Amino acid sequence: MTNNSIFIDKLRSSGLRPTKQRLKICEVLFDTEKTFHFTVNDLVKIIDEKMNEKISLATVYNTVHAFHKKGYLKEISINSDKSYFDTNTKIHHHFYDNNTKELTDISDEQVEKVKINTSLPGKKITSVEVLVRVENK
Amino acid sequence: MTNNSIFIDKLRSSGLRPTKQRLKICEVLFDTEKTFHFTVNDLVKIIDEKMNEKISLATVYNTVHAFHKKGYLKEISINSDKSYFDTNTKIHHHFYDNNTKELTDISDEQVEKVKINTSLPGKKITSVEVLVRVENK
DNA sequence: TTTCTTTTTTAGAATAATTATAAAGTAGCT
DNA sequence: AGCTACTTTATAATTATTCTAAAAAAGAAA
Repeated sequence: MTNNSIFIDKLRSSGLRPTKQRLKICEVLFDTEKTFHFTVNDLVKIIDEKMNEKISLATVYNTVHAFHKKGYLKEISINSDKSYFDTNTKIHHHFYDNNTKELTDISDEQVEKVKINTSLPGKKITSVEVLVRVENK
Repeated sequence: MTNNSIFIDKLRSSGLRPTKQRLKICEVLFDTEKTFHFTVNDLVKIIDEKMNEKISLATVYNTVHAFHKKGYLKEISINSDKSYFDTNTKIHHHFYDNNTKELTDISDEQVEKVKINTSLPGKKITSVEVLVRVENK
């Protein structure tokens, strides 16, 4: 089957009970080499159509938020009408295609380190991320 | 009074009729030296409380969208629960304070020009913007 | 295993931001 | 003034998300 035992450990170690639903969602999100972007709606569709499973909408929201809180997912703000999540939780940069509305990762080598010349008293920088918007020539 | 004639010209020249409501909103948004960030809700509140005017919610949305479309406003995506707009329409960078939830502009001098080493066939880059997240030390 | 406690799931209601609708009002002609 | 197209408006509709409270499942202990 799948490497569920890894997910079970992962969940347990972060204080989340490894329920059927959470494991199924782990499979969808983390059982692949590739990272990807999704909305809650996308996720529900995948579970429904590809996995032929029925997990209630509230549970999917709960789980996504729990995973986000534990650092297994990252939230991305591009459109303000929906929340996008990313299974790549490292600090990284994005392309956003204004025509296709597609969001893709930019590898670190493609962006030169961004230098910020400023100091905010009492504050520390937690991330510096670049959004490159592109459109058809 | 105010320099409404400037706004009237501005509106006319972009094919928008200079209505009472649009002029009032221009006053709020553009009658100041400073640029600023706001949500539609903020704007409604300002109109209501500071200007003692009543403009219907739908009109405020319409107007903000019209101004956005004409390039007088820029949309910013930070939180996905609300749309933020910025009267500073130039390409620029932002600080976002995770603690106070405040969004502030970073002046160009504070960020070194970001270089992107990539080419997307058939696409052109329309903007490169940096979001710097900070939090309490 | 049975029992108990706590966490989770769930369907459905509630909320919040935004968009759509369609009727009444206004602007800019002529 | 009268006509026509554009705007405003109140309200309904829609969409994403959160809340709620009851039922189900998990983990631990006897």
